[in-house]
Amino acid sequence: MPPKVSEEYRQSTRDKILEAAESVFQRKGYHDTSMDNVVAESGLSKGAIYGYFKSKEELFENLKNRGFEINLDRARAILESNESARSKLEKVADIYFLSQNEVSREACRMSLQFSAASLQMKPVHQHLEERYQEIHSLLAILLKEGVRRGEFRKGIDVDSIASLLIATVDGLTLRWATLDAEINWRKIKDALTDLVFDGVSSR
Amino acid sequence: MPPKVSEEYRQSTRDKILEAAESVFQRKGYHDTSMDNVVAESGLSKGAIYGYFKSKEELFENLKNRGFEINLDRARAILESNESARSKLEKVADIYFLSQNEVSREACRMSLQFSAASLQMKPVHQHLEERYQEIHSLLAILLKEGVRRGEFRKGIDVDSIASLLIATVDGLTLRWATLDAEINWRKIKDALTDLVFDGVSSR
Amino acid sequence: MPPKVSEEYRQSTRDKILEAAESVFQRKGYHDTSMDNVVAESGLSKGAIYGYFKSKEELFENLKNRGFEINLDRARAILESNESARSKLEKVADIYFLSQNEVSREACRMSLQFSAASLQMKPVHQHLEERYQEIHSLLAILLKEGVRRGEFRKGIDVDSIASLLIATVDGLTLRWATLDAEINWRKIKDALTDLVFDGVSSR
Amino acid sequence: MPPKVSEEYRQSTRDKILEAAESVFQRKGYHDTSMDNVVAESGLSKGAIYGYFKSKEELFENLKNRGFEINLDRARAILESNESARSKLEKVADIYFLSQNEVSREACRMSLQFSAASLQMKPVHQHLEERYQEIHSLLAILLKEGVRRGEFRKGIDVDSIASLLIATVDGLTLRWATLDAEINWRKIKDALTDLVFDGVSSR
DNA sequence: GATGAATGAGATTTCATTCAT
DNA sequence: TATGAATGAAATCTCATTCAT
Repeated sequence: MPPKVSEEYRQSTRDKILEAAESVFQRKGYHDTSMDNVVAESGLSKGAIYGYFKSKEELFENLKNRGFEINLDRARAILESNESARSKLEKVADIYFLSQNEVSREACRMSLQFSAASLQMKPVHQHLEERYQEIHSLLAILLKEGVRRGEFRKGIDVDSIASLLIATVDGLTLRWATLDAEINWRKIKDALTDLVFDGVSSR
Repeated sequence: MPPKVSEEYRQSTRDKILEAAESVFQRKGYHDTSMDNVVAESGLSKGAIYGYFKSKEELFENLKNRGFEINLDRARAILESNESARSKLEKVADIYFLSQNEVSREACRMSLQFSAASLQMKPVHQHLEERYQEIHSLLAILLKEGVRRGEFRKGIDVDSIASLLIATVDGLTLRWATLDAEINWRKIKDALTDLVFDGVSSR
Repeated sequence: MPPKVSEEYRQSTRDKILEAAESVFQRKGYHDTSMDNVVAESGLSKGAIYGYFKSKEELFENLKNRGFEINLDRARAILESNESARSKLEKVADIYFLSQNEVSREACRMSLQFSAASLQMKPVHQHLEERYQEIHSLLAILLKEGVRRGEFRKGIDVDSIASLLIATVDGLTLRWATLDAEINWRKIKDALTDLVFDGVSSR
Repeated sequence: MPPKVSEEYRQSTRDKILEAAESVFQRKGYHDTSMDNVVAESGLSKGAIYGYFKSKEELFENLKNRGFEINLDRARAILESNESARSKLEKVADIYFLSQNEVSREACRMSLQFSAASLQMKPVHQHLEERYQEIHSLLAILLKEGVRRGEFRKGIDVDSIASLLIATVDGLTLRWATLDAEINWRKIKDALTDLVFDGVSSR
């Protein structure tokens, strides 16, 4: 007879561990973080943590990639709305750049951790791959719609542009994670939409 | 077997170590590579390697970031040439995307290693920072020149666009390093130049 | 097997390690003793030992210098007693030479280890220095008292004699530690007191 | 046909190595000195050094114990002279304390190195043992002579006193080697002779 | 002989994981 | 179930010694 409250309690302990882990992994990186660090940060015991996650790797895999993780549900909602393709694209950009907690450097560091880890950790790799495909197809649909509606030029390479847009965001994440400079997200978003819609060429 | 021409010989041994190290670091990542791995790959002894590099970290720092490391000298030469800004920008893009060994996945993995390591290793961080600044200023100069000549629109945010272009390339590197897909560099380069010059909007 | 009374248990494990360490350090010396030796002697694991002492050096520093370590408390008690200076001095000598475990060769070896190590290890050096000062001042007080009471000659150089007495004991320790001969501590103590009180000269 | 000058040359090279070795061993201790250190200090090559001494240990064993190493020849000469026992004893003490280069701290450090090493290195042990016996018998002879002549008291324990005198000098060496204080050798020698001849007791 | 690059056994230390209590 | 002491494989690095040139 498993206790009633147990489930709820387990969930909250699990969350506590994940939060602690995320915090140290961000600060010190996956490899330079020891389970003792996680223990210290969480305030729990070693045995407790191993009761929830059977290895350091599994603990890591269960962290959320909050880096530039777009809220896909919101993005899909926008896609299905009744606006111009341009407006939709801008709104999706808004979600990326400005929503959530305004993109913390720590979250971006976590993204970088995931990318680096993905080379050795299958499940992380797969998660990244799936994420990528979803966002790519979403953007491709949006771009195609714009072309069909006559908002966007006929000649554009929709798939490549989707790839490029994702790459740009990933690159900004990387920069924000690793380098010293501050990023003015609003300004960079404006520059990006301006560039994407109209290019640099004078007519 | 110490040879007559000491200096030359040492350099070649040093290079052998660096090559071996690069190869394993790319394959397994910095942390999952042990010095024994480097020893095995290089065919030398542990002592020999420590005779050239006083720690695993120092060995790593001495590897070249060949990822998307633009050949800055060639880029500067283009900048000083007598062509249109558009043509110059395209040529710089060519250097990035198509030159060298056509951008190997391994080289991109190394770039990712450097980015991840930069969070904990000062000298790597600094190297990245410097690289970034150089490329950024180079691109900014090129864009400004285009605006002055009337080739590019007056309203563009030169600094932000330079940042975005770098981010795009970094993001492609990251994707190439981590994910499964192949990248058609020529196609993606064409899509990028098309996008950058003319945007997606129909007139 | 962590027990209920954690503190007590930890202390006993700690002591077990210290005993094992002392035993091998005495036998083989600090440098010729490897942590594996300590591991083997203690019956514990490597990790366990490092859980108690964070380095070989720290482990060494925590060993007690039982060599000729006078029991200062007992010596002070004697100093405050109500006897002749001569009697006090003899009793202090008794503590040195005859008390404790009758001065084991091993303990003297440990003393030598400490002296040798003190050249490179600050904390050991400092411990030695402090010990020396305490004993020196104790002896100087005793000698001065003897002079004041008229038991000892007025002309004696109290500080130098204190230094000489300590040196004699240290030298005996050294000899006992390094050379083959047995030492008859009672005989040597008698000779020392005889010498110190009356000198060799015939009247 | 071995070259003529060779022998002389070999000797001077050998001396250069020994000097260099002594210098670093004094500074850093036997164990913390690497052969590379000796190489650097001597200005010779590794191969050269191994050409003269077949191991680090052998090199060490060939160093001279200049610590408090009495000049036995001079001591013996004094013994055979035609003076009072007291005068002879004082002169022997002079040799110990005041001759040579006034007893350098470095030489005493070397003595300590030898004592510590003697626990593990047979030849060093044996050398120390022999030295000890020689000095001991020399002092015993001197003391006995004093007794026979009526200069010294009949009841004294000659052997023990010889041991004590050596111990005192060894202890001073140890102290000078390890601790911070300066030693006024003349003063300490005066105190020692005063103590030894007349003791502390007032009549 | 002289050189110093190379060797490789062995030292110290770390840390993910287990398991007796 | 929770604890945290204990484990021990594996990592990094050192350094006395050798030996091809």
